Amino acid sequence: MKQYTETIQSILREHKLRKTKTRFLLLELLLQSGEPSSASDILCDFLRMRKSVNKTTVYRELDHLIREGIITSLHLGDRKQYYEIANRSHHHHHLICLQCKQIEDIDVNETKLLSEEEKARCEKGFVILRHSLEFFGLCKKCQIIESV
Amino acid sequence: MKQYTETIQSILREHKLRKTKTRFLLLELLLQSGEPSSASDILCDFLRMRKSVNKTTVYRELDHLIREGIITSLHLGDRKQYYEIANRSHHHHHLICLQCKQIEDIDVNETKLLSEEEKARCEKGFVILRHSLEFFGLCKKCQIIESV
DNA sequence: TGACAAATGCAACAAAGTTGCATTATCATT
DNA sequence: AATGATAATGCAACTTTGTTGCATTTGTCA
Repeated sequence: MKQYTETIQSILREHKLRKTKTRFLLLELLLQSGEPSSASDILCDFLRMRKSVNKTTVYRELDHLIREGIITSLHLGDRKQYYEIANRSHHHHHLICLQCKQIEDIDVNETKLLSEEEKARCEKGFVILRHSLEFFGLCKKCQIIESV
Repeated sequence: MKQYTETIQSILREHKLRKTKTRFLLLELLLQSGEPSSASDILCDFLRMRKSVNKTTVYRELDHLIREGIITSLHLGDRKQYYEIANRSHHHHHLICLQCKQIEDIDVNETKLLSEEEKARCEKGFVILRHSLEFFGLCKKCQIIESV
C-alpha cells in the first residue's frame, strides 16, 4: 500500500488540502482497491487494519473528496452509496452481478451518450453535468450455478 | 383518479392478484403520478389523502409488484429507491435536476446500449438483465438562477 | 359458507447517513 | 519555534429508509 504515498501527496498538493490521517488512509484505500467501496466497506477495512477512524469523519471526508472531484459516488442497486477514485481521463461504467455482487468495470463508447446529452439540452433545456450507467446481470460463474 | 379503475383491474386479472386496498391505492397513485415516487412520497400522499395505509404493507407491496414486473425501481442519486409503472413497450430513462430535483423522462436510442450489452456478454461473459441510465444536470429554470 | 393462502398491522429492529458542538490538529506567517 | 486562523475530529444523539417476526384478518375459490 506504501506505493501510493507519492500519488496521494500530489493530489493533496494539487487541491491544496491538508494532510490528515483519515484523508490519507481513505485515498490509500480507494487507490488500492480495484472496485467501488461503500462507506461500510471502508469502515470495516479500517477496523480490520486496526486503524482507528471515526464514522462521522469518514462520511465527511467522502463528501469533501467528492466536492473536490477527487472521488465520485455511484449506486449499484442496493441502498448504499459507493465511492471510487475519479479518473476523468478514463470514465467508465460497471457491470454488476445480481447474484454474487461482483463488480467489473466496462468501457462504454461515450459518443452516443454525449449525443443524448446534447439532445436533452436542445429538447428539454437541461444541461447535463454527469450521467450514471450501470448494467445488471449474471456473471459467468453465476449463470452456471443458476442453470443447474 | 377514478379513471384508472379499469386499468388496475385488468392488471390484477392478468397477474392473478387479489384486489386489496393497499395494492389498489398504490397502483392508482403510480399510474396517476407522472414521475417516479419513493416509498416516503407514497406514504405522504396517502397521509394527505387520509388513507390509512401501513408502512410495512407498502414496502411489501412494492416488492411484490416488482417481482410481478408491474413496477420497476430506480435510483435517482439520493438514498431512496423510486418506483414507477413498468412500461415494457416503452423503456425510458430520466433527466434529474440536481437543484430542484425535478425529474423528466427522456427517450434514449437503445440500440447502442444493446450493443454494449452484447459486448459485455462476449468480452466478460456477463449476461445483462437490465441497465440503469440516468442523467444529472440543471433544468432550464435552475440554470438561470445559478447564473445570477 | 368454509378453508386456506395471501395480506395486514404492530412493535421492535437494523443499516446508512447526519447534526451540533466542544476539542484538536495542520500549516502559513511571523 | 511560537502563534493563530481555519480545517478536521470525535462523540452521542438523531433521522431516514427499510426489515423482521408474529399474531390476526381478508380475499377468493371450491
